[in-house]
Amino acid sequence: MKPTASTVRTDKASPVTTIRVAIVEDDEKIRNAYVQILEYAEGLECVGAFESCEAALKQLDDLLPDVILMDIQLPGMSGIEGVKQIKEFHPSIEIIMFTIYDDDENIFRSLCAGASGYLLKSSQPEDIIRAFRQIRSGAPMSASIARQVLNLVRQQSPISPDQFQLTDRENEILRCLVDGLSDKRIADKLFISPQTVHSHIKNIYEKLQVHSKSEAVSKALRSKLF
Amino acid sequence: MKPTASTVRTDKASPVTTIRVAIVEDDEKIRNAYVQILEYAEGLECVGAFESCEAALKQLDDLLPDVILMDIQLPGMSGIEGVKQIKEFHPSIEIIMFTIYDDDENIFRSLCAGASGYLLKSSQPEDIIRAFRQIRSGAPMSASIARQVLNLVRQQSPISPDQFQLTDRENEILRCLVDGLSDKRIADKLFISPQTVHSHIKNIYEKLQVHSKSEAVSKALRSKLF
DNA sequence: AATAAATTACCCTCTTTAGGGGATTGATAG
DNA sequence: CTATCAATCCCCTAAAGAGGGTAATTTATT
Repeated sequence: MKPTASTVRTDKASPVTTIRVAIVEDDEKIRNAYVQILEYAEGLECVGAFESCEAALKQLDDLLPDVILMDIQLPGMSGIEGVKQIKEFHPSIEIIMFTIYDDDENIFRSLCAGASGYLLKSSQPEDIIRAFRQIRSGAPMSASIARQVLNLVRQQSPISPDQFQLTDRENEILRCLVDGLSDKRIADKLFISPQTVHSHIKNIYEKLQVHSKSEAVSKALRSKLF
Repeated sequence: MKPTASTVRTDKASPVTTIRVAIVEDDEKIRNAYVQILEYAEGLECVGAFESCEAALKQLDDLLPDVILMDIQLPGMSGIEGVKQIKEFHPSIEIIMFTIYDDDENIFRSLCAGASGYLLKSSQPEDIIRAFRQIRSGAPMSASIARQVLNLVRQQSPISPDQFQLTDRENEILRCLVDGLSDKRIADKLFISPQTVHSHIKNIYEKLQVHSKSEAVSKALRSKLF
């Protein structure tokens, strides 16, 4: 992938074409306020403002927005469910969540659903405008959110391959266990006797502090050994 | 967590205290160039520039930088290993990777090691300066990197709880298997007979297309059922 | 009311596994 | 040189598991 402009500044980029924006937000005051902001922002055009995902979905084919600013807490379909639906039928539309929720759960589910940005409602108007201009190249999000996204990534694998001090052979056999092989099949695969396999497994059990294959497999996978 | 200013703009924030920055970069020209840039940037102070992690580690106790700009490809210890070491002994020091590598592997390993920012060397000088000012509240990264981080998060769990069409009871029992319980223990836990447990397990095997507990556990965990 | 699906339970047999010994070889480290 | 450790193999037994049935409930669903 070729790096393009950085996140940190894209605001100076003069848009060749106008970015078509839609808003889904149930609070009329907030909705109207942001319609105003968008209208006055150079290079942005507000092509629609809806109080629910259901209402928005009906008109997306006509409006063809480039980006949608999406609340999470909505009457009827939630914003996260809305993202899924919109992305399913209009995968090229970018979506920025716009919400008061800054918990891991909402962030994670939103991003998995297909959102590419995540702004808190406490954001400054200029941040929001900047986010629209950044969305094609980056993933604009509020600072505290970006931090939490980092943590989500880190959770994924604090890999520590040797926390159980397994020998190479034991690791090899544990891998076979994870593949669901029986002692006999492991023996055949590694050209050793089934008794030897059993010996190794006994040692693995001791090191992992487990007493069955399924426990060993579970511990191995949950410890992200494989 | 209380949301603070957004990533998208923190550059206007006038620093109350000067941010102490150190650089680890083996190319002398690049290193000196960025020392110059830092010296001229308001609110930033370059307190050290090193050509290797080893050299930097020796002096961190004296220099006490707030942020380190870290190359990945370095002679001796790699930048990623360097992050681990620095974070271990100085967890409060923030680290921004600064590299030509924009592949998933390097990004992922850097962030897991403890880096909080990730800039490509193609970044503009002002982006880099902005990144230092953002690092406390956010996670500054080049636009293309931010996009890839999103994908890393998304990979984590495209959960599909019912891809195997397990019944509630079967799911419950599969969960027990993943916890490493024997038929008998499952029976006790669910107040049913061991034979019933066995019946359910047989059905689970058919649905998951497996023939042993360890295979079932493996398939369940790898399919992110739990 | 009839059907289907889910849950429960039992029968059987044969294989596999868990856990307890002990023993040999080869390499590595003090 | 010897102690340690990894890897190999073997013995044993009791327990657990796999796979094949069948079948009575209950709970939707049609």
